[in-house]
Amino acid sequence: MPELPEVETIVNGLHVEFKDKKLEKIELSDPTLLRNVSEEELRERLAGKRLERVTRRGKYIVLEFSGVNFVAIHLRMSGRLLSLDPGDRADHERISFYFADHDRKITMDNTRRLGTLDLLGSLEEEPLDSLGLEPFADEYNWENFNEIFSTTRPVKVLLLDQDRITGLGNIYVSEILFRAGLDPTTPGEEVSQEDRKSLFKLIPRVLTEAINNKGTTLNDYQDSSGKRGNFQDFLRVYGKEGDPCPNCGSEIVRIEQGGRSTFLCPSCQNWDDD
DNA sequence: AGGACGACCAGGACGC
DNA sequence: TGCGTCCTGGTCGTCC
Repeated sequence: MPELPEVETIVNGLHVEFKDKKLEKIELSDPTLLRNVSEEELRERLAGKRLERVTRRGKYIVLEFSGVNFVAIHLRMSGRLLSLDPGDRADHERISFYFADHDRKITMDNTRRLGTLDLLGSLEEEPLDSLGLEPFADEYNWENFNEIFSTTRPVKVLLLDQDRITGLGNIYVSEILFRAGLDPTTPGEEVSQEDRKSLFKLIPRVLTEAINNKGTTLNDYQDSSGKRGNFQDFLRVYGKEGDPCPNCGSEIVRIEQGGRSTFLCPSCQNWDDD
């Protein structure tokens, strides 16, 4: 389940390793991942191009090739973008980029084949253009953050809305709201200034914590195909229905919002069954 | 505009 | 043991 922290880790690693490498060939194992571009056009436009940067926008990984070609990859709920030996093959390989001057390839390994690839001519095109506030960008300031609450929808739902703030997934939103001591069902516009301020601080903090944990997880994963690392310790409420709250010992509850699970402590988060 | 819902996909956790 | 069924994640499309 790559959310922003995993995407960030992937992007940093690939950028360092593949910056300025020249594309030699593309191996497309699963053309269904292409969304806005045909296989033919993808090959044509990227032929011989140099990978100038690997960046991130929300949960999208962006491979910036020379000639203003942006490959935006979304992994959805599984998999990663790996650096592999060209002779290796991932279990669920969907596309690989081989480089002329480098004996490694970038491989999209996407177990549940829900991931997508778009080819863009700028970062101001869909699906990137409509994405909301980036938690680690300069634009992440109090004034902009305060605006995302202008809705009657529950705060849980608005934090998941990538067009308001981008990068948070179902797991982190439960964890963040728990840490903020905030009732997930509160309508956005009714969230107090105080609670908004604590969310403003908590979001980057929790994501950073997760990036640090995920870094470990990722290394473990690549080395040994083991799993999880510190991730389990990081979770306080997510997936813990019926367990005691780590703060107060009350039973953790699972509710449904917008068809997805929310986990919360009724006591710490001042939640009533309404 | 926003909600409800289904679709996509695979695999892990269930029940029998 | 094995097989069927349910559930999970993020996003998009559709219908109301």
